[in-house]
Amino acid sequence: MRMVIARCTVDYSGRLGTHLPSAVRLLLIKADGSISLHAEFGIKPLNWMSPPCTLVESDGVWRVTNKAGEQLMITVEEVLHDSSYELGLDPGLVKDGVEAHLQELLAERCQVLGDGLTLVRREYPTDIGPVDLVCRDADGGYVAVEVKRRGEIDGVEQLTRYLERLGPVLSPLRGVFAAQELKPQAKVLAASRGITCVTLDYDELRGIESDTPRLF
Amino acid sequence: MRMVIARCTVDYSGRLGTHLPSAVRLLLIKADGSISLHAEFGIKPLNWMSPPCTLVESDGVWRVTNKAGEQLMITVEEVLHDSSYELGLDPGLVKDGVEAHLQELLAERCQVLGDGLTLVRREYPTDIGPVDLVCRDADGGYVAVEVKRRGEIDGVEQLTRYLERLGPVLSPLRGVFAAQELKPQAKVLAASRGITCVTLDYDELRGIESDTPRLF
DNA sequence: TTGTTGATTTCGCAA
DNA sequence: TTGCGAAGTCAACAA
Repeated sequence: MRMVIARCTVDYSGRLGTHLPSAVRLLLIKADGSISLHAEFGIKPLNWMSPPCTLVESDGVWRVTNKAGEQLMITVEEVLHDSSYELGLDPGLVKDGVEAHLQELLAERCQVLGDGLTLVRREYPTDIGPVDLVCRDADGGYVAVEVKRRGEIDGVEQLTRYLERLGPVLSPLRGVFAAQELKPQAKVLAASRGITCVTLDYDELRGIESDTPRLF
Repeated sequence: MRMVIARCTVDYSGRLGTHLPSAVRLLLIKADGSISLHAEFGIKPLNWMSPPCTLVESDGVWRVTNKAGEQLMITVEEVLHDSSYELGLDPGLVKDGVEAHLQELLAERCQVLGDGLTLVRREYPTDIGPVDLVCRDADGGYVAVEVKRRGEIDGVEQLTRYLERLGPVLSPLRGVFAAQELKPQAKVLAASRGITCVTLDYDELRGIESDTPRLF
């Protein structure tokens, strides 16, 4: 990890073109060859080059290129700081509460998606990709379920494609779109296609019953 | 801009929960209060907190919180480097070649989308969002145009929805899907729905005629 | 290698 | 403030 504070101008040419006028910025060069330029504001870097890429430094001009032909040219005018550290391999981030989790919990409690639902299987395969959950309802009908953290229009389209594919195979079949948040447009599109929307409560799914024991 | 190299553990609790075991990392604290933790690999930070947020340092434990109640807790075990620099305000990134540009250029030159096309309007409003361009062809028919940098399957779905909405209003109506790059799957889906695909050449759109004057 | 999907997506614009 | 769509989206995983 090399950290350089320098006054510089930057030009990027690749998927689009960008230019950065002269200013003082942080240049971060990592062990994998990646480089990012940071200003005093914002989480995202102003410019960057993802690995794998190669950096060639020559006479105050840094040229970073990758295989796709994208190029970052940094003209360094003045260096205020330059230091390097060996950080070693990071053990990595442990996550809890993403979509895979929701699907897991729903598989165990599909009744929150509708009374009398029972699980047929998770990741039900089709030739255009797996359906998150397939269940059966009390009347023996099939239910294809798409699970999302944020329910947007794309998710409804995705479920619609699955329903078209599975309709001839599993009959009768209906769709349920389940998400922690549901965008209004997604609700409208789902309704117009006869798809039921369900809003999920993550804490409730994990089992709020243990937090609020009912004695009566 | 404060740069700290330190051995630390990190816990985030907010939209999800995460944990980082002890390791040496770069902690980047910017003037806007934002903080990000970087490992030796990858462009994206391992953990971060976007501004606005507040940092409270007490006895080797850094607590960063925001208004939404998200919290980042950093337990600093050993500091290897700690320095600060004033970078000042950055003049900012100048971009060239994004979708808005394409749409602008196409509005002026819709004939590249088909002979005899004339513009009706940009951002033609519908109740499910604006259509990039609406044109009329030489026969008086309407043409709905979706413009993308990268033409993928989602864009075809989007245009299809617009066509369904506008069909009853503008008649006769057909669709054109225009992009700098067209994925094969997008072409297939478009063809199956009677949508014409057009590959755009950005340089040509900007006006190659000035570079190659024709005397004959 | 290519494609698909999720993401603490982030970011900007408009209503 | 909220909602919606674009992004040099990034990154992980499957085919």
